[in-house]
Order: sequence, then structure tokens, then C-alpha cells
Amino acid sequence: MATLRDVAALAGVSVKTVSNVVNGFEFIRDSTRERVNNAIAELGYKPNLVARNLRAGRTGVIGLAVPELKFSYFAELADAVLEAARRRGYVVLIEQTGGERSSEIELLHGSRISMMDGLLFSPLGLSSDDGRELEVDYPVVLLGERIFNGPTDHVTMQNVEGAAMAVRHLLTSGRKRIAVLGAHEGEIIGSASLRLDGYRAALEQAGVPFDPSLVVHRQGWHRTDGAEAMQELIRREIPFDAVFALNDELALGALRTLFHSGISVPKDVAVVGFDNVTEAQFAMPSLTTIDPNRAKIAETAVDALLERIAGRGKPDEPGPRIFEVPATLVPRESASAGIRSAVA
Amino acid sequence: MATLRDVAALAGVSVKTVSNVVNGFEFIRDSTRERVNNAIAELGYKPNLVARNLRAGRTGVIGLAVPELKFSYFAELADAVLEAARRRGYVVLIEQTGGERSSEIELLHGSRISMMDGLLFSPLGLSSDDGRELEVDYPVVLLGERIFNGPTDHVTMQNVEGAAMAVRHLLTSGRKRIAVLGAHEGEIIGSASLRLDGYRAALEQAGVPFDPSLVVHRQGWHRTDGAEAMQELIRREIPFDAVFALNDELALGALRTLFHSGISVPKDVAVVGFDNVTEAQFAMPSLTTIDPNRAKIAETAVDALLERIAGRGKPDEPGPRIFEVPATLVPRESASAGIRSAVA
DNA sequence: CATCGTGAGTACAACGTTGCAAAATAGAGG
DNA sequence: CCTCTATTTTGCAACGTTGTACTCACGATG
Repeated sequence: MATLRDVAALAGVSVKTVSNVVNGFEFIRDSTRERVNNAIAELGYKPNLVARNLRAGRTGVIGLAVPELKFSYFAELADAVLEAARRRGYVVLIEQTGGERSSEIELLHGSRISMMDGLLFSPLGLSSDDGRELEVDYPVVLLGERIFNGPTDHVTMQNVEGAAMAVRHLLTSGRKRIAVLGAHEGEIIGSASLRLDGYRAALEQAGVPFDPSLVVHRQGWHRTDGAEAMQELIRREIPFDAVFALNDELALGALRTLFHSGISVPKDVAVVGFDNVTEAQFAMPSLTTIDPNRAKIAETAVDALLERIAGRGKPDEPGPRIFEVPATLVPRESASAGIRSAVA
Repeated sequence: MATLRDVAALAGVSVKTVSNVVNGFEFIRDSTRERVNNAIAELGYKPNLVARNLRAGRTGVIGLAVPELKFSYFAELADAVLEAARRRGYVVLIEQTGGERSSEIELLHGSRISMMDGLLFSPLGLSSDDGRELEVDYPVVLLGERIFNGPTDHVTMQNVEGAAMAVRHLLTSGRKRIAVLGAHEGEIIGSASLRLDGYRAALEQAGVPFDPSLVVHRQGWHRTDGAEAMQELIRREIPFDAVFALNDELALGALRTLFHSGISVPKDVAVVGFDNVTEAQFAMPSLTTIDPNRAKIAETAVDALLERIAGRGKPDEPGPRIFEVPATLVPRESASAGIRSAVA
């Protein structure tokens, strides 16, 4: 690998002059610049970013910590973050935590971090008691649910309002017995409870009584969980005409069970999910869902992080900020009023 | 950020001694070690990896270049690569190329690379003429289709044999008129043509004549393409009793069209895909497909890359190697012999 | 003609770390 | 008490880059 030194020797100038050429410094004689550029081309010189970063004290790298990339939601989030970061000249190091508290803590306090200017962190294992774990000496922006009183910026989707939108959509089309799939027992903070809050709020607002027997608890939020939760609901043999699944994967699993049970969607039962993953659009029937606006979340988070990185140590650093990105309802077949559309 | 220097000052020893403690050097008096460790704890010292990497000439980072993370196949591949790299003490920087030739070339020759010890590269825009673009001075391992005579190691799935397995599976269940979705006109290298080769080989082996009117060409390989290709096939009004979609997304799109057209799968038409993405398992009916064994591909690729990194400059470097990871057939509902199973 | 300003180029040090080789210390043996 | 060896500690340089401050040459200015 050619270095500045090699180029300088070949061009017959000082190392610093080559550096100046590379960095587009203004006051360089054209003849010199040409000589240097020729030498650069001849040697195939590329600046060594590691050295540059050491010198500069910043790396141009941000970390993104997610539970698992293979879940659509995180893959699509990562896609959006990569793109947002790229547009701002940053590159992204992705870490999978597996959603485990210990991995998350290890990452937060480990030395890996020293390669990054900041961290976008989508915690899953950490609980609201763990706010102190987030007291680190580099910028962190949380993605996802709010850790109570955390010391960091936080970008969240409209969990409560989004869920309420979903439920209002169902109520508007005349559904009254709306089941919920995937609730978490005893949880206070987290998507599950927030979305359940939205559900209850929408019911209350519409004067529909809350019926606990319509709530199916389920710890996991994958498709199999959705399928099983739906089976459980059917076994209860209580009437219901709609299902609000707390995320799309649950909803997709539920669709599968409904299909196998000969229950028509949306004629007999309307289904709404949450997240608007790509598959939702292609499900059969296509899934009505809440779009949390991932691209916007990613951009907001990256911007917040870069602001923190730029403002490091400045005296006027603001306290923790919370950004709530508006969600939107995406009406599709699974909760349409009645007649099924012909083709996607 | 505390540095070795700060720790050394606090502990009253030299910088090098602290470094020795940090690196687990053997000959250190217990009392000294303890003093140093206390200082480290007090200051919260973390080694600066950028500096360490500069010194060491390697970074512990490998790059992974994929077209787009939001496509399930690449998300799951990235997941597997991250995991394989993690287990070997490496961390992964992901770059999205969008599948564009220019982005791919820019990445290969840009300075970003100097942050990485090597690159796992899943090319899409590069063609077989571009072998020279891969002549770079750092280790590269290709993932995916073979670029003819490329100078780098290459890990590929069993495209030909996998496709043949899929088709044999259909033939075995008595299907004779097997359509193909997603062929690429005039392509010589690439998944499309390789899988088509496997299709033709299996037909030939079984003595079934090849009928070009059963082949639907389609450049894109997403679900919408599959849905459209299927519509086109139906419009042709030629008899067919099975569909081999060149990837799962196409197959999932096709399922949707078949469903809307009132054609029963697998009773009227059997469907097989390729890739075994997560959704395949949850489709309705669940999708019979070829599993290319992503975890194995990722491990093989990471191992090959790390070997190259370790063996850099050694005299006995082997030439380009090709690894073909065995694929397996995953039989599910969409191509079962007849009766549909009750539940997933 | 001395002074000044400006453009062009350079030397040095530093970012934080570790390999190398040398130095200091301790204990053992005479 | 001195020598010798083994253990423990250290100083220096270097990885490749760039900020700071400096020098030098040149023509313009008074």
C-alpha cells in the first residue's frame, strides 16, 4: 500500500504537500499539483482512513445495534439507516445483539465502540431500570420504545396513536368485537403495552366496552406466535369480528390460521397489523396495517446522532430529546369494508 | 476519553506497562497489575481501536457489499455473515450498492476500503467483462454468481443442481408441463441462467421435451414481478401443471396471482421457488423451495476471506478458489403430491 | 532600496497504540 | 559483596495522517 511518503518521494515534494493536494488545498502551483497527481495515479495511492481517523479523532462510522437483522422490521430499518447515513457521508457498522441484555450491555461498554462516532441503539433486552447503562461518554440515540428517564435522545414511532388509528379504522367499518393478539402481561413500557393503550383509548373514545377475553397474550411476536395466538382465540369460542395484531408478523401468522380455519378475511373477520413490513403488501389478502414511517425514523435518528456528534463537548448541549415520528394507516384488503378487490 | 497515558500517570508506571497489562503480558508483578487495573477502572479506560488498528495494520473489520438489505435474501445473508464474523472476532461494515455497477466499482476502488481488512462482495451490476475491476490489493471473496475467470475466491450456491432438484421434485409427483418464471433473456452468467440450465437438465434427464412457451422472462425478481409473470403465463392459455419460479419472491407473487385466479395450489398447479426465505415457510400454502444454505455460505465465505487476510503476502498463496455450498430441497405444501395439510 | 504581503512549500509534532531492544531490579550462587 | 540470570519495567520509534507554525521567493509598495 502506497503512503503519502511514497508519493512524496516519487513526486519530489514533501509529505505535507501531497497531503495538501489530496485535501484540495488551494495554494498549490499547477505544475506541482500535476506532478503529485501523476505520482498518486502511478502508485495507486489511497488515503489510509484509519490513520486519518486517528489524527482527526473521529471515524465517520456510526454503529447500529439491532436484535436480529433477519427480522424484516430490522432489515428494513437497517436499510433506511444505511441510506440516511450514506447520504451524510457516514458508514454503518451493524451489531446484532440477539435482543439479549448481556450483549447489549457488553456492546455499550465494550471497546468496539471506540471505532464509532456514535451509536444508534435499538434495545430489546434492557429494561427501564437500566437507564444508567446508557450513561456513556459517546453519543447514543435510542430507536424504539422509551426507556424511562433515559439520558439519551430517543426516536420513537407513534405506538399509541398508531394503534388507535388501526382500531378506529376497524370501528368505522362497523366492527365491534375487536380481538388483540400479542399483548404482554404486566409490561409497562414497550411496544406491546403502548399499542394496547392505543387500542383501549380508541375503544373508550367510541364507547365500546373493553373485553379482556378478547386479548390474547403472547410473548413472541413472530409469525408462528400469530398463528398460535389465533388458534387460541378461536378455541375460546367467543364472538369476534376483527383482529388487531400488535405487529405485522403476528397478523400474517393469524391470516394463515384464519385461512386454514375457513374464516374469510375480511368478510368474517377484519385484520389489521402494525409495522407495514414489505410482506404485508403481498399477503393474501394484503394486510391493512400501520406504517411507522421507517425512512423518517431512520433519518431523524441519524440526524439527531450526527448533531450530538458535532456538538460534543460544546457548552450548550441540550438535554435528552424525544422525537415521535408520525405513523399512517395503510388501508388494504384485510380490513376493507366488505367486497374483496380483484387483484393486488 | 482516557488514554494509556492517563492511566500510566495515575498508576505511576510507564505507558508501555499499562499496555502490557491491557494485553495480558505475562511478566508483570501482581502488585503492579493491580495498581494498573485500579487506575483503568477509575478512569474507565477503553483501548482506542483506531490507534491500535493503525499500529497493527489491520482493523478487525470486514466489509459486506450487498445490493439492498431490505430484500429478505440479503437481510438473511447479512445476518448469517454478521454472526459468522462475530464468532471469529470480526465486525462487519455493510455497504449497499443498490446493485449498480458504478456504486460497486466505486466501492471496490474507493478509500472506504482502507478501513476494512477484506471485502465480501455480492455483485449485481458487474458483468463477466468486469473481472479486472476485481484486481485489487486487498482480499475479496465473491458471493453469488461466478464472474468468469475472476481473480478472487468465490462462494456460490448450487444454482444448477438446486434447480434440477426442484424440477425433479415436480416431475416425480407426475407434473409434466412445468413453467418457469423470471428467466433472463440472453444472460449467460447469473442465477437466472444457471437455474434455467438446471431446469433444462432435469427435463432432459427425464425425457420431457423443453417447451419455450412455458418460459416467462422477467428482469426483476420481486414479488410484483412474480405476480405479473404469472398473469402473463395465464394469458398465454397454454396448459401447465407446475411452476418453477427462479426465486422465492417470484414464487410468492405467483401464488398470489394463482389464488386470485381461483387456481388451486398444489391441486391444479404445483409451485416451487428457490432461496428458502423466511416467508416461504409462512406463505399460504407454504412454499416448497430450494434452501441454498445461507449459514453455510456465510461461514464458508468468511472463512475464505479470513484465510486470505491471514495469508496476505505469504509466498504460497493459492489461486482463486471456488466453493459450492450444497443446496437442499425443502418440501412443503405448494408442491405436495395432492392433499393439503391441515395447518402449518 | 528596505519593507511588506502573499503564494507556495516545508518541518515538526501529535493522534494512541505496540514492537523492539535496552535498562533496571531482584534473587541466587559463589 | 559481586556476578549472573531471570524477571519486570521502560524509552523510543513507528503506523499514516494533518494542524500549526515556519521558511522562502517573489513582486509590489512606499
